[in-house]
Amino acid sequence: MQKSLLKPTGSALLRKYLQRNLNSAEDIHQEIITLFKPLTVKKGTVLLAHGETCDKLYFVNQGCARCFYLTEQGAEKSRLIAFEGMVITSLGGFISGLPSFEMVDVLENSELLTISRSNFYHLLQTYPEWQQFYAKLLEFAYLYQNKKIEELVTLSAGERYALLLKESPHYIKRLSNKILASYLDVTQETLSRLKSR
Amino acid sequence: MQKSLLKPTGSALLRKYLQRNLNSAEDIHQEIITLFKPLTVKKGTVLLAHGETCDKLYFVNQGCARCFYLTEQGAEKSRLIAFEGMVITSLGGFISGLPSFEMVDVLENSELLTISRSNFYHLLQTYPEWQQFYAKLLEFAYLYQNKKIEELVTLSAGERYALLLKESPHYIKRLSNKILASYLDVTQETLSRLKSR
DNA sequence: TAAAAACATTGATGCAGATCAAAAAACATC
DNA sequence: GATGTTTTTTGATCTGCATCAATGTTTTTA
Repeated sequence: MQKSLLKPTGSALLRKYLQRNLNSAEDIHQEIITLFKPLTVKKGTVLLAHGETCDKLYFVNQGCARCFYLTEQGAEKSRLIAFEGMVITSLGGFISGLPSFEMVDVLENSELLTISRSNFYHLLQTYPEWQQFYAKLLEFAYLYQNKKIEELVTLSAGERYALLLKESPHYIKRLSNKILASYLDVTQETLSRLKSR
Repeated sequence: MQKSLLKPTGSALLRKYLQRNLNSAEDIHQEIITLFKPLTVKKGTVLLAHGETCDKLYFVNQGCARCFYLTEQGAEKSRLIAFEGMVITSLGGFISGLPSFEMVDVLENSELLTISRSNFYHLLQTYPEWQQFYAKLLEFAYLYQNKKIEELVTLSAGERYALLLKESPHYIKRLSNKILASYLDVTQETLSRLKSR
């Protein structure tokens, strides 16, 4: 728990995130921050395997992580890719407490801040503001999914790629074609062709 | 406001819904129920037009309603179809308060119970339990969208139809092919062919 | 730094489901 | 209950993207 003292910059991003999203006094922020434990992981680390119960929520301090699942045929489908300053978990599993269909892994060497599900729920009970924070988190997740469905249903593969390039070019710069393809719901081959115009 | 007295059975379903989803005392339920105003509408009524701000949330007491949007080419895409005992609105618009991209209309002659956005937010301020209720509503909406994405991305048109037939046959019994097709994200022609095996 | 593994590119082919079109059926309206 | 309107069915054709296959490139690891 003193680990955060060893890395004084370790929770600066999280602090900013809470200031933006949690309507509470500073000392409560501080208390909450201590519930987030630093975790340094290497690229490729699996944070949540298929069938495990999802008992953590991660804040990405440095690097990136993703939530994904497999189709029957074994193809990967990436649900969400979280960069610095974003929160990630298998939200479905976190909500339900059931064994998770979705997996979480790390796409670059990363520094995360981890809060346990039980501490998260404890905060929910303790601070009404944390309830509000949770509602915001859910609203964001809902709107995000809504947009994704809309894009899947109304845009072609090429249009989805062009939109991502326009709105979030860092996805295209930082991610491998394999990951990017699974995020855009196209095959690697199609993405490769799209990239070369 | 005495309208609910004229229809003593009018809020029985809503009462049951609150008992299941709102962890509060009975008298609070009663108070909340009075904030839901009955509204009888004919098939085809538009409850929320494109570009309007979404200032209502509807509970379906009898009949059914849907949330949908239009593609560039003018095709309808149905986001959610709510039958008896379900809640519907343009959740995106309700959350953001911005002019809504999505529309809401009524698919059968229906009896709804309506709460205004301002009353809803007032309850959020007043009762912590209503915060919890709202979180549950958002969780449900998130899980619903998550499932929908999964189905879009992993199943063929025929598999999606078969799954709906298995899990929710009333959709297929009650809805026209046109609506059903827009819900399953296929054309009417394809749906017609799927139905005839 | 060499061998293996993972990933990316390019070409050829196939197919699910869209689109176009037109007839048939169901529904609504006077 | 006849007539217009919307919905459904059926057929023919087209196409975007997947799939299969093979080669080239980068990354990992020992």
